Amino acid sequence: MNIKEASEKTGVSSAAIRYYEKESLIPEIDRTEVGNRDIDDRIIRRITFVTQMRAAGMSIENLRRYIQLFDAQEDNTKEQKAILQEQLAVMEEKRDDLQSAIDHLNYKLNHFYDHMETTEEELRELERQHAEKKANQ
Amino acid sequence: MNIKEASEKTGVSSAAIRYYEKESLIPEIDRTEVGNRDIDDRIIRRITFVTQMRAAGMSIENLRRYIQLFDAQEDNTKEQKAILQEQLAVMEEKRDDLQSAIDHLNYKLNHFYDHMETTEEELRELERQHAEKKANQ
DNA sequence: CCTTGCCTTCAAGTGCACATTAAGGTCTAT
DNA sequence: ATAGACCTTAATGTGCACTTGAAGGCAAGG
Repeated sequence: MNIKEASEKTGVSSAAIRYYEKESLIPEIDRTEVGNRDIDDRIIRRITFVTQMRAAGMSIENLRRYIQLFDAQEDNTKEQKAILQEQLAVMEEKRDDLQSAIDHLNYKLNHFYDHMETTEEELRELERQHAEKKANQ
Repeated sequence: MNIKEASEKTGVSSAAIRYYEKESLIPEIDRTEVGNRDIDDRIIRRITFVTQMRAAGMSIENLRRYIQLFDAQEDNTKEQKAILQEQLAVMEEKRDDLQSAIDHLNYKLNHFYDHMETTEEELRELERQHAEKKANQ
């Protein structure tokens, strides 16, 4: 598969795929005799992984750091798991923040004020929701 | 309250507060006799709103667009609601994408492979989850 | 009187994550 | 053999969201 097909398959631009390779977010890609990239499903899966982590807000720098750990042959399973768990925590917090903002907007929509300022009433409601969430943990 | 105190209260840098004012994400701030910004709780709430929407991934440009609508005195409640609802949809999609990535990472942690590539098995699992989610809608 | 510490505006700089351009190579079709 | 569509690398440009720097004002303390 050439880079254009890979781009269409993943939704990631050709330039971005080359960039990911250069930044070691994906493994070095095999080349044809004339030097063109020949992309297989293993690379596609790695690109997909990068896309998903990027969408989850992980920076290129952090992504490279722990992909390098994975690609190192030493047994760092523990460390790998720790890193994944760390990222998981970041993502869960992000999701919860997002949920708070969603709740906030829903509240706005249900109690539509003349102005969009966060009112004292809303702040109290947000605090209430926060307390409730904590209680549920 | 001066800008430094406001910065400490909101966690937004002084420069960013000035930037938000310039970009009309928050109202024009009152000044003291010598021209220093005098920030009250109304502004603090607006800054907090901006922070929350920014954290939810809304761009400065889009944020300004609809804050201008709110600040306009005409009755555009319908339009305002439409915009909030649109942003709500964006945020919910983002949250769901994040949840997918979280599920993905959890799956990785539970079926820890030698390599972090997304396996065929995982792809099938992701598809299964996707189908399930669709079915629940 | 001068340093410290806050403030002001305006302009320019920064970091990230690519996108774009330049200059050239290869393959296929007409 | 000439165009068109793909590819390559390397360098440069871009957009966003601020950050930093320059140059200066105001008020308190030593």
